[in-house]
Amino acid sequence: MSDLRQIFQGYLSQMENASTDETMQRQLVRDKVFDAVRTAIMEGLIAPDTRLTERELCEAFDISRTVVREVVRRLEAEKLVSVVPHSGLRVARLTRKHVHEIYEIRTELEAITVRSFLACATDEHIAEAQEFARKMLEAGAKGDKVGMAETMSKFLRFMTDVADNQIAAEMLDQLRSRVNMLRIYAMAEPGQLETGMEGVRAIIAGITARDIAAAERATRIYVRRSAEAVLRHMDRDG
Amino acid sequence: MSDLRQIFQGYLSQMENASTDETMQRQLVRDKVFDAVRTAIMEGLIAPDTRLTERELCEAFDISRTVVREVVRRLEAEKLVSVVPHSGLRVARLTRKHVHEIYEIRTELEAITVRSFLACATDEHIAEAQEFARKMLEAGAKGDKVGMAETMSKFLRFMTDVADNQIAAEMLDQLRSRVNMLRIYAMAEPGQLETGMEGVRAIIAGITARDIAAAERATRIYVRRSAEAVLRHMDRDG
DNA sequence: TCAGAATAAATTGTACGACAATCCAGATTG
DNA sequence: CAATCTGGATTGTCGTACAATTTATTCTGA
Repeated sequence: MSDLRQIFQGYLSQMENASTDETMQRQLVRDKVFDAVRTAIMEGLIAPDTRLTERELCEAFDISRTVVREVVRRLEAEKLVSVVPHSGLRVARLTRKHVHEIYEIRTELEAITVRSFLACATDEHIAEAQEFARKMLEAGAKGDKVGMAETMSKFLRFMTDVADNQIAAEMLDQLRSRVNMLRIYAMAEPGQLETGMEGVRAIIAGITARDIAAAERATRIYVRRSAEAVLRHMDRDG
Repeated sequence: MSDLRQIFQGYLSQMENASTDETMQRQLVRDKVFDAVRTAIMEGLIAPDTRLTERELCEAFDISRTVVREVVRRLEAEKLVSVVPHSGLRVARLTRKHVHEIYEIRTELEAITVRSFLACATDEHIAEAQEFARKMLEAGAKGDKVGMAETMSKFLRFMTDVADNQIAAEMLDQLRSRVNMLRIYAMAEPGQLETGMEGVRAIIAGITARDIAAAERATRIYVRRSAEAVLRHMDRDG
């Protein structure tokens, strides 16, 4: 019963602003709406299992059913919602098993990425990576979990950008968007901050030395540790 | 200008028949159409870069634009077609780089799958796997490349089914559907038959011994070899 | 003749309304 | 109280319409 309109409209205007530069090829309504809904789901503003009706979405965005249905198909394809024929859609809820599987795959994809990253990276890229690491450790030292997680996200994205592996990037994007809302749980787990900082140090050490095997190993460990934290939380608090 | 109707209608009736059993919950039009188009693309009946218009699809299936657009969104999300705003869709063409990336990721996912498979497999499953291998080698001995590739596909699917890793299965499905049409090239490469048979022997040996590391290694090698065959072909014939 | 501009045709993007099929919840009945 | 029935809500599909944009065609001028 919450006013979806309010939730979504924020993201909408956000996107509008972002496209005010010269590159702005008028974005299609369906893309804007999709982004808004996805972001809302990713950030946990719409809880898992929340039922959405086409009418609600039409009204929230002031758009026609035509577009809503296109958006829903895309949300469905990206597994952000689950759809039951003739019944409607609800925001996807991840089971423990799903989370485990996703992180297992993410582990391999992040490993591929860091490998490709090192293969592509110029010295400037390495320096930039070090800068990311510095920021993360700085945030960690201050106990700023959110800041650290935020920077880590940016760092991972930076690596996928440099790595130049489009398919892996796409798949990681999809996987990350599905588990994104769980990040806050991982951060909240006791000891996760220290573990995370240690992981960052190991990864950046491998990158600095351009030691692919080491960087890959460290990345695997880092992602696996995050997964463990999330799963630990799920086991406890459902 | 070719009659899409003819191409698609075959798949459509095929699906209809398949759902004539008691489980048949009347399949939605959008799902049937999606399957038909996807299969046609996968089997290479519609060549890469072929332009499709909404009107053509409407007429080919006797359906409304509403449904066509939903189908297109899904095809787009699964990267089977590429869409340019206001211009339309065309069947996706894979670049050499894309193929390389896809196989790199597939390698890891198949490895995960065989790992999970061995973790889940009962002795009956192992026996069934051996039966698959026997068929493959038999086909290989007769020089029946198509039969061998066909059985291999079934075998891989069998493993994903048993492995009980839904997410990996979904992603593999997507990746396989994107590169499926290249299989015929891989098969045609000289020496690929022998290489394939050797790979099958190695994989099944690992599985029989329930040696996860060995099976994983063999699987990685097998997928990588397939990739090499495909890429070799692309380098030569574009 | 041909490059480039102006125009026409085709196609996509979006909205709206309609109705059958299906699901769901509350009322009814035994 | 359980099973059934019924009415309302929701989805699935269709058709039309029209603005925005791209693509094809024609026209123009050198």
